[in-house]
Amino acid sequence: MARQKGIIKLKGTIGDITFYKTQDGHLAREKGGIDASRIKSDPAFQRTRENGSEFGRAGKAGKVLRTALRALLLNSADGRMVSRLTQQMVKVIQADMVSIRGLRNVIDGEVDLLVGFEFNIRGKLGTSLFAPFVGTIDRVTGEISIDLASFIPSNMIAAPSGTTHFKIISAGAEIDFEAETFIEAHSETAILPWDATATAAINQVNAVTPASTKPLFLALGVEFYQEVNGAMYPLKNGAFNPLAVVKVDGGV
DNA sequence: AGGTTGGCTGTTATTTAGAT
DNA sequence: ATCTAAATAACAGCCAACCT
Repeated sequence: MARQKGIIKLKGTIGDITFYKTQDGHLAREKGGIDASRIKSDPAFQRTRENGSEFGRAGKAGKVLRTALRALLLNSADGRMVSRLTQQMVKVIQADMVSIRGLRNVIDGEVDLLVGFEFNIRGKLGTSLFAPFVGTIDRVTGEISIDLASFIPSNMIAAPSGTTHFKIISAGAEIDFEAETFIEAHSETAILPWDATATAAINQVNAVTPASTKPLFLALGVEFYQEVNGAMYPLKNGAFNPLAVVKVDGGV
């Protein structure tokens, strides 16, 4: 077995040589592997396949949610949001205490775990919008709404440099994870000046199907704008626009 | 290509137990 | 004391879906 004597410690693989650390020091050797077709058929890989099945389900669930919120997500997502959402969806699925291994799913899982999910790591709602808001999900009427009392923008919104204006946006979504379909509605304020002038009270009602039995989601976000010579531009193409899941009703 | 999960085998080297 | 077989340890590869 090859042993590294040099000062360069490596972990990982370069070409066909893998480097790793053991209690005996840093070692190097050829990489190993396993045949793909075996994982698909060998009974020994049953656990692995169950895992893959649930992981795949998480990926799909994340996609439906993202697609539903696409209108808002366009300007408020960072490059690794998909990975983070998949990660969280896996947790949701793993919280399913009903289904057997490999068949655990979002419906029987803990959709509430998505509350607080930030779609944009560069601009989190939790550290941007300090004005108190109240989210309401009324399953009977199908109204998914957000309320903000009047507030002073420059005090209650931490905006990235260059910001002159902003919008408050929200969305309500009713998602059928099994059919991979959804119903969505979203709202936005006018472009408001980011200054010391108190806003009007904001009330946004996003209507989905009344008396639905599906999981319902409420997302809230802020879009930042910069005014240049009278024209409004999305600030840095929305790089810092926060958007987060603020309320979830898991379904009946 | 990488990031997101957990599970399992193949490969390899080293450590330990057993045998001569 | 020395050789051999088995146990141990560690990581790569691989699967699943999806996006940038």
